[in-house]
Amino acid sequence: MSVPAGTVAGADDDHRKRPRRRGAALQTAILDAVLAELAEVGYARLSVERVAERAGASKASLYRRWPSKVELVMDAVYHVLPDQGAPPDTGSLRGDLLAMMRAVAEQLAGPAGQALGGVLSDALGDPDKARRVRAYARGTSQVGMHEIVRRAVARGEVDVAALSERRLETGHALLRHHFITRGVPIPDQVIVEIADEVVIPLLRLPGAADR
Amino acid sequence: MSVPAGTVAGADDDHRKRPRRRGAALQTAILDAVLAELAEVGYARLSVERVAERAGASKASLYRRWPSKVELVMDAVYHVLPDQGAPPDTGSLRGDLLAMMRAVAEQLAGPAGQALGGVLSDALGDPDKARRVRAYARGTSQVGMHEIVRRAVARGEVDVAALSERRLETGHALLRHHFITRGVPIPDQVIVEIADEVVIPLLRLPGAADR
DNA sequence: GTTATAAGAAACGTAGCGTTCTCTAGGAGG
DNA sequence: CCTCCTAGAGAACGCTACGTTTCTTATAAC
Repeated sequence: MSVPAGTVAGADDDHRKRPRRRGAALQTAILDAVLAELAEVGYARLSVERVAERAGASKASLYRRWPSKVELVMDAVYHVLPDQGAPPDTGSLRGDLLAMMRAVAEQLAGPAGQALGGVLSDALGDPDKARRVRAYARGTSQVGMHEIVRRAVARGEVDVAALSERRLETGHALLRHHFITRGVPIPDQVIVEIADEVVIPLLRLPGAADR
Repeated sequence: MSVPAGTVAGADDDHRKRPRRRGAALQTAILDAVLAELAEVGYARLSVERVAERAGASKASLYRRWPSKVELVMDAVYHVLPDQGAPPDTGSLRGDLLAMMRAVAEQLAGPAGQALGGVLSDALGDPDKARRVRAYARGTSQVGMHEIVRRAVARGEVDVAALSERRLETGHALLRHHFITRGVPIPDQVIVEIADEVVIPLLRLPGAADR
């Protein structure tokens, strides 16, 4: 009796036949399982039990690391997002802005977007968690834009006096607004409009203190 | 043995001692209970069972009207928000804008804000529900702003050519952005900054098609 | 080899879900 | 007044998932 090649491969993939993973390897497997479940069923229908099954881990192993679903998902999502380092320098304000906003749109189309509402909602009941979610949401807005305008100022494209926190927030705010009101994917045309009709003209205005 | 006045009042409030409510009266009681629970425990921790208890109704009565928690909460929240009618006419673009944004900030500080993330998250799994949530979120942005700029154009404060959907969305987007990144209440100074530094200058720019 | 402990599996008690069933209050109509 | 219909209240059900505990043992370190 010949054994099909597929069956052999399947047996190899059965985690119960393989050694136990420990530490970082297990953590990675769990976080990967979270992302896969998030993509398949969304945040609301994601369950810790299903994640554990999918990761071939015991629930106790998950609860040893994360006290609740929201924290598990936060770690998985924040772990997979790119570092909030400097956006690419394209040589122009417009180029930098478009690159950054396209990256943000891509994030909203992925696990971060999937989890956005649910994480916010689940985190609201606890001040520490809410603080963490908000700080993260703020961070992704601020760091990129601050670097982009720093460069634009250095290039002489923008006057420092035109800058204000409200103005710097506008690009991210409009992307998230589109996400909430129309879902994903965010069309590139919308991104271009946000840059060309809103953010760039704003940053080219006279000082924010003038009206 | 004297019975405290509070106890007597409590007995009167015991719904099991009062006639059954029917139809609209029951519906109102249920929706009121939702709003109270939302305010006390937020969306994530709100349960249909607790709402039913609080309303002095049976779960079956709730499920006869609403198939799930998200729809129950959507109805309660949308029911209590003001009609999306015309914002007050203050005589100036700035006045109208500030009035509208203050109203939106107030909404975000109430049940609508409490439910925002959770409803979005729960609705994402079902295309019809997602559509409804998104349409509502869009509606609250569009109607007010369209009326405000129509008046501003009529007053000669704004040139039609300056208008674009992206620009009209900016106020609402920034308020929601503040909600997500810093919570509520939204300080009035922030509202004023959004109007004076962002929305009004944007609407006073040359045509959106120009860059 | 020994030791310590993290990992996997199973089981537990609980809460809430969504549903069903029974009884009856309440309204409509005659 | 009566009759009829059904919505409403309360209770119970089976199920899922939660968060926790217990037991066994694989695994790493020494």
